[in-house]
Amino acid sequence: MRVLDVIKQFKNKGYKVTPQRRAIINALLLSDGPPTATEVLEKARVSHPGVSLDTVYRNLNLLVEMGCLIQINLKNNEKSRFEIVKSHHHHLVCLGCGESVCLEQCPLLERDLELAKEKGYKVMGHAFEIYGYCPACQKTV
Amino acid sequence: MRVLDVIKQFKNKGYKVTPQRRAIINALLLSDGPPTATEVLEKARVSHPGVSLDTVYRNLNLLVEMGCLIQINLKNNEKSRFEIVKSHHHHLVCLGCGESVCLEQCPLLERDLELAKEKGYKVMGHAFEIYGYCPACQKTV
DNA sequence: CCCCCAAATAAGAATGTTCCTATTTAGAAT
DNA sequence: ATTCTAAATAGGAACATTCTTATTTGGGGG
Repeated sequence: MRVLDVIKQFKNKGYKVTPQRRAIINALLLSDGPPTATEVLEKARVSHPGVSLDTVYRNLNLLVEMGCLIQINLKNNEKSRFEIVKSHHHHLVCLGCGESVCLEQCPLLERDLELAKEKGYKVMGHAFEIYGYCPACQKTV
Repeated sequence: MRVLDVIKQFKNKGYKVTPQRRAIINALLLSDGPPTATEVLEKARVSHPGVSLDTVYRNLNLLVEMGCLIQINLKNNEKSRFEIVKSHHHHLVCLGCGESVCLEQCPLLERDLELAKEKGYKVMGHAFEIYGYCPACQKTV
């Protein structure tokens, strides 16, 4: 995944290409692990100092909607983390330190999508997380 | 499910039985749909005026952990809703109005639990939601 | 019945995220 | 190039939820 690939997706979908967006995409690609929104903000401000946190959140959400990012929901008011999509998947999340392990398979059932259709719902996405404690955090208790 | 059933569970697990807890359980049982935390607060204050919002959240989380409640995570900073457990299940949630439809089957895969075990994780729970727009909210757009 | 203390609570501060509004701007049309 | 407009932004307010700390209390043991 390159910056230009994401830019291309923005153009295809009719979204504008702003310097803030370039900076945010760059920041995401430069991170090692899945960063939090504030980590993205910091990295984005290197190339575009004025970016606001709101803009970061707005665009992270947009990228999730576009299918370019996976959002990892932690618990206890901890910051979510965002991972560039290679293939669609979900996470096993540590309640202690927030680290995550990728799960192999998306558990979304065909039956549920049919049910949604029957009920007249227009499905936009889904979320799935398994919560627990990693070996290190179990010792800390 | 009666108030006394939940009270019994509190005692079994070594938790204290406080008037606030009685009021909260009452409030949950008196609601028609799955209420939000503030709706629980309002109803609980009828029987115990002094209850604080923090106490409501603390006990709702405890009840989820105990397996007595299902938490329905909405998006966009909307309040979560809490449903008394009859049997374990998940929800199809409307992004517009927050209404939810119960899904028939929990999609948690045995394979994922094995993976968690291999990685040394102690699994505490999981979350699954499908997001979309209900028929009414599709028209509003 | 009274003491004791871990557990529970109230109140408000703090945190993560979204919303509101006035201002700016990308990119299409001229 | 210039103008125009819907989309995007910055900044701060608002919101849901959790955390911190000092105080209270349920319920077990003397």
